[in-house]
This record gives sequence, structure tokens and C-alpha cells, in this order.
Amino acid sequence: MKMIFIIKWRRATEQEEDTTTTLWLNKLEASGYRLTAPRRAVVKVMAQSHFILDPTQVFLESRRSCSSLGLVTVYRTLEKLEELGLIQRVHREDGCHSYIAAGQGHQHLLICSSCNKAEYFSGDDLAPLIESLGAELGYEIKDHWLQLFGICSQCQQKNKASEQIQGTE
Amino acid sequence: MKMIFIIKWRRATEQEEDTTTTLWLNKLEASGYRLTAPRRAVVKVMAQSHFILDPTQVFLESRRSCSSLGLVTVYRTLEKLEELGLIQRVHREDGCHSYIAAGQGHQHLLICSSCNKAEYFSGDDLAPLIESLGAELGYEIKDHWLQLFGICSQCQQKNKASEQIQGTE
DNA sequence: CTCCCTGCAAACTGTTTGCAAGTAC
DNA sequence: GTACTTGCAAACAGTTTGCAGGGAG
Repeated sequence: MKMIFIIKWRRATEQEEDTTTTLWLNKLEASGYRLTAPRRAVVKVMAQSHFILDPTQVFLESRRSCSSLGLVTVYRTLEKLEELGLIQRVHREDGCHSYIAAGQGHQHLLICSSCNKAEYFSGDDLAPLIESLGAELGYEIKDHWLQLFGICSQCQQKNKASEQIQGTE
Repeated sequence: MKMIFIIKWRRATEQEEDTTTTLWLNKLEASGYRLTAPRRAVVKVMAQSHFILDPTQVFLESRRSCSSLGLVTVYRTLEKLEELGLIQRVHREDGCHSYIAAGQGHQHLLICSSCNKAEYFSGDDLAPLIESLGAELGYEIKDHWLQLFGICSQCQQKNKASEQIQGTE
């Protein structure tokens, strides 16, 4: 049974959404890629989503504004957006990948295990740990992952509500 | 000043290796599973490896002591070992899974991107970060991943050596 | 002797590639 | 008009499932 998540949350005002989308389209164009209807549709979805989305979800969502869209084109467009640093790949607990608009600078993600909403945060201070570990174990440490998983406040409320309903049965 | 605790992997002696393997086999048996040649082979490989191994690697390695072994049995055995907490799944950079003997308590991994050797470490102090983030963003944080990637000292030396060889050409 | 376990083959999922038709510039 | 893009179909890789034969206890 595959879960399909419908995106209803908007990131910002219409105006701001258009700004981000336009920015990304400009960057695509400036990098020598052509602006086509399928690409516009995928960019619009990725530039606006607050959720981590896997390729199939991006496909379903983007097809709403480009009905001829194929899944293959989604893969290819996501590849280009990642290459340009506009989105980043998120490693999910189940091993699959999802994507989300890239954060600025070095940031990490806090992801809701229930609805897949994601928040960036910084402020982790791993530098001392990495330095002393590298020295101690003789590793040249190149990269690190830090990702937090939890339940967002909205999903907590939903869960409470459903528990109450079950309690009255 | 943060305290860092390093737990080094020690090359186990033959005797210790056998001990670990036996321990795991006992746990399997105690859990109601039968001890068969294919399972012994997989357990032996997993109980002794200092490297993260994907199912195919486990298969190739284990088949050396059980030539009739099938890949499917490797998947099924790894599933049981994970269920018993003897091994843990490692999320790799490329999205695939590997497995390694489980660490004791809450630990994290430092993995060599070149040879896949892995070291456990603890001493990350993420509790304050997690607490303040949870409060600030309204998340109930349930879990976190921290994984470091780098190049181990042996691979660094190999790389240097091959650079020198290339330099003389 | 019984039930669990195994290997094979086939199904399945997520992703990539080859290609002819279509389209941005 | 040219070269890049697209969607389809098929190939691919990793993983899971159905099943009949085989082996542990």
C-alpha cells in the first residue's frame, strides 16, 4: 500500500511564490537549459513545497499544471535542479530519496515522520566533535549527515484528536 | 568543553570472533530459529566484519563457507539479525542500504567512503539542540541520524601512493 | 515425522537509457 | 532549421514473494 501525500500547504504569498519560481527558471535558463512546460511545472512545485517529496509525488503534483508530463522528465528535471543547487536530496528512513528546496548555507533538516513537512535548522556545533574524532581515528572527515525526525505540532494535534475519537468508541 | 568518548574498533582475536559468532547463533536459536548452514555462514560474516556490507557483498562473502547459499536467504537472514538487534542498517550516500554489527547503546558511525570501514563513536551531545529545536518549532522529536563520512588512514596512504605513481608517469 | 527453511523463478518497485517525434530558440 | 527535450517502452538493479523440495530438531 503506497501512501500518497497531497500538498495543501503553501509556502508564502502568491507573489513570493512566483518570485522563487521565476528565480529558479532564470537560473535554469542562464545555465543553458530551455524553459519548457514540463520544467516549469516541476520547478513550480519544488520551489513552493514545504514538504519533502519523492519523484512520484512531484510527478503527481506537477501533472496538475502540465497534464502531458511524464515521470521520466521529473527524474531528469530533479537531476538538473540538484546539480544547480536549487534542491537537495533527502535520505529517508526507508531508504528512498525525496527532494526539497535547498537551504542556504550549511543546514540540517527536521522532518515530520507523519506528514513529511520539513524545517531547516542550523546551530549544530559539530566542528569540535569532527575535529577530535578525525584526529583520534586518523580519518579525514569530508562530510556529515545530521537529520532529526519527529512529529510536527499539527500532526500531534491530529493524533490527539483521533485518539479521543477512538476513546469514545 | 565537550567531552568526547572514542570507542575504538579492535581487531578481534580468532577466539573473540568465534565467541561473537556463537553468541549470535545462540540468540537465533533461543528466538526459535533453526541453525542451518546458510544462517551460520551469514552470521559468521556479519559478526566478524568491520566494514559496512550490502546484501550482495554478504552473499559473496558467505558463499565461501556455504557454496549452495542463495541471495534470497541472505536477505531473510539479515532481516532476522536486524530484528534481534544484532546488526543495524546503515544508510549510504547513494541511497542503498548496508549492514553492520550493531553498536552498544546509542552510537553513531564514521564511515570510510573509500573502503567502507566503519567506526562507532559516541560523545555527540545533541540533547540540548534537540530540546531547544523541539520547543521552538513545536516538534516532538523522536529520532536522529548522525553519520560522518571520510577517508580512513589506510585509504589516505593508498591514495598518496597512487598519486606518486601517477606523478612519475 | 513435522514444520521450518532453502533456492529457484518470477513478480515488484524505483530508476535509467534508447529512440523517434516534438518544440524552444 | 538545429539542437535540445519529451514521453514511451524497455532495460536495469535491488528487493520481495510463491512454491515445491529438503533438512533441523
